[in-house]
Amino acid sequence: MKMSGGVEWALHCAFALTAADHPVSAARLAEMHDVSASYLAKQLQAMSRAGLVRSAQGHAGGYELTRPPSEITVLDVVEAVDGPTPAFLCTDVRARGPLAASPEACRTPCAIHRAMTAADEAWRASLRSVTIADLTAQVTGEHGPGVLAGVRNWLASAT
Amino acid sequence: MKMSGGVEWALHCAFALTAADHPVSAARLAEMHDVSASYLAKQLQAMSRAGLVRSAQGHAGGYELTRPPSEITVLDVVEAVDGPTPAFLCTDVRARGPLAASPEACRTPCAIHRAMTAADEAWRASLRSVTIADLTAQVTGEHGPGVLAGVRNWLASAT
DNA sequence: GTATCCATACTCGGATAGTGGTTGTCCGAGTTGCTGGGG
DNA sequence: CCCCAGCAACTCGGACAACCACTATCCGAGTATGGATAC
Repeated sequence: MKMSGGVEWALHCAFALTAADHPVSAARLAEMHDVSASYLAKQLQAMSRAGLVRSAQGHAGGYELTRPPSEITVLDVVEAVDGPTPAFLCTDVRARGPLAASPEACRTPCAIHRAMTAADEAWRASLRSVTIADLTAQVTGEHGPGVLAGVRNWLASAT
Repeated sequence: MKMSGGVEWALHCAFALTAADHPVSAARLAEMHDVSASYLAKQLQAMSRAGLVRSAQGHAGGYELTRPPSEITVLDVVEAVDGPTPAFLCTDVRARGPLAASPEACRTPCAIHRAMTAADEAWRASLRSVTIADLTAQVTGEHGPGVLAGVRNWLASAT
């Protein structure tokens, strides 16, 4: 089980967009993080489709957050990029084979399915409890407000 | 993000081995669940490597649990089959690009890494809180003790 | 009748191909800002 | 001096290959069982 590596990039971009007050192009974000611009664009498109960021075309276009960072959770970003499908897919093994359970007994999810779903929900709840604003607060608290200002200045400066 | 489908098979096998009091061959378990015998063998080998089941060769060989079901958690099975590696891999994006953080500032994990690790730990804790014995108890409570007896009888009967 | 030996059949275990999904890339459609000219 | 049209450059968005992990399979190594045989 491996999560898409683009999730990390998307989260870093969300953090950067918190600092910026202008729309920032995908190429700029890619240069800042030293990652593939083409592939990062794909993640940003996914976030745009999910409604987390707004895209603007044209000369001074780019991406910007649609909501305050305090209203965007880490789970929002993860689900936007990695998809909302749970990692575990129950194939109803109990309904197959010579000992197949009766269809009416399979009305409710099996015990295994419930355990996996509960774990998945715990994972999601943990990610839902952290917002992008929380991340920036942690960074500021540990490394000072200079980091945020540095990002803002770099994004505002020309190439 | 998608978990290996073999995890579900392995959990069903663990449940079946709880009912059986003899070693059960991989082919038998595959026939019972109507799944590929060759591929199920791979999952059982992984469980054997993890020490969850003991394998016996020869005419009346097969697999059997090494511990009481109450001492085997769902997490044990998941980690045995799917690997113990966390789904999220931090590639230290903050240490790259023109705004790279200083190496000594990267001594501690970044905020994103921490959030993902916390969620992963919540997921693991949820899976760790459920044992195979809990699963059998749930099945017995919902569908009666006949299910377990049926599995035992079928596994004891000849082909 | 009993112990021993052997052939047999059954088991696991790891090495070997096929396939779907993630990763990475590219080019076209659309929009904005700027520049030059005209009134 | 102000307004407008045209241009050019920059942006996003989706369509197109390459690589890797999961899926599925096969055959060889090893061992307990059962029967036949000798004592």
